[in-house]
Amino acid sequence: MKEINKLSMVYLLCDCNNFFVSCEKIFRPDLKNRPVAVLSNNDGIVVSRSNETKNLGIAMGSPVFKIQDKINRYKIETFSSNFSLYLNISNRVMLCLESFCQDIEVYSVDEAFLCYRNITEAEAIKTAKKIRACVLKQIGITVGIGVATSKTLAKLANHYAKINSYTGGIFSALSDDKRQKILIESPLKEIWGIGPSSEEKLTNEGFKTAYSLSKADPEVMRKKYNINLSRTINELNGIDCIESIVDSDCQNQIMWSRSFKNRLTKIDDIYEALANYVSCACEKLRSLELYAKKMALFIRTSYFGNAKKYSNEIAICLEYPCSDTRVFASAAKILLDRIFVDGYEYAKAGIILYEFTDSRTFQSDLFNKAPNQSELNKNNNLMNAVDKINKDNKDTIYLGALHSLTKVENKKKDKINKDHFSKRYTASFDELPEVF
DNA sequence: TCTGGGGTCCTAGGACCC
DNA sequence: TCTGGGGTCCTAGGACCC
Repeated sequence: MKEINKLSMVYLLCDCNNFFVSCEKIFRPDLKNRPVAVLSNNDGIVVSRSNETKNLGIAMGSPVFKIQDKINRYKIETFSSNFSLYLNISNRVMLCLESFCQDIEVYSVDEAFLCYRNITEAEAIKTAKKIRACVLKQIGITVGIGVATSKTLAKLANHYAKINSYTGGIFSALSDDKRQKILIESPLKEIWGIGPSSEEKLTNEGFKTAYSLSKADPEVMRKKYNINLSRTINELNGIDCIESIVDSDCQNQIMWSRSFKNRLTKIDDIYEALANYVSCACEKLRSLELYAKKMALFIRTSYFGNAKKYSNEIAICLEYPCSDTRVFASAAKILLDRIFVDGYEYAKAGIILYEFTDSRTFQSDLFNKAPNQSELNKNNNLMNAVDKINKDNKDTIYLGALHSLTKVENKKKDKINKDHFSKRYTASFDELPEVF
């Protein structure tokens, strides 16, 4: 007899609550029940909030200078973002999730889809409860879990669980009545894949909720909008049509960019910053054992304020792909010279490496544009040695563009602001938490 | 004074070819 | 002077995500 009530595919979307803030709270039990916020690079805006901070009306993305008085008045504890800590905690959470399910798609630093085949709703919910308890006990992080037959519905169910405390952090949209319930209660903007632009267009067409959108004809909407919207409509109806979101082996680009703490006006200062970004991006490129053939570079003034605005981007294609910091740094110099215009106050710059090939299988070409194999090996060995030395002792070796500095770290502090930096509790032995 | 950073995917349109 | 149409490839820009 065919087993009844077994579902061919069920997704459990596990999402860590207030992730960055939760990471900081693990090592600071004194912050329990207190308002906490994690700030972006440069301590510019709020990127993660504890529930207490949310209740004070601090919005995601609030510029810090606009809420400074609230921070003081309510004694909101603020942290500069500490990515090495968050990545480390993230890895621990993912390891814990993997102990429950082999078929897992890590979607971002704080969420993952667990894919189960041929299970019942009761089994799915029982598993979700175990997972939630386990992550909390082992790592000290609270996860919300949405359960559904499509990823888009699992995201909605997860959001529903988060904002309705009666759910205990878990909501299943597997049954028709529950699915209908979350569709009716979810506004368009909560749907995964519907951003501000689509929301506006769809609202103008008379769609109000996820439910009304789910009743639209996917084919008609595909012609009118695009293929993604027709997929979303199918997904809202529980039809699984987003195959895999994880493309782990083939990242297509590496970007490195930062806003400057202070506006920069001189080309030399901007080049110095860019050389630094090139150095970081190339180090990442080498760690992935990739070569890049193209690099784009951009500079821009601030979007805000009354100062004159300027923004430009330019790309270069190398004669042969490589991962040599010196090659990309020279290219950056040429590109910056082309687009830099005197007289502006620059707020941000960045570089993007793309068109990758596998450095392990790269062959020197027939037309001798690329260095021969022994030269390539020599360059690779040099760069790998630099990486190894820097790994043990950061910034021991750096680019000629930074030679004018006595200490790179000191100079960096001039440009990037991190006034509220927490310790790297899990990533550095010098900063392990102490137990009294 | 101070407004993040790092990604992916889709589409329209230009360039080029026959 | 007349100025096709279809295919492919590339790129810029828009939209979205966390």
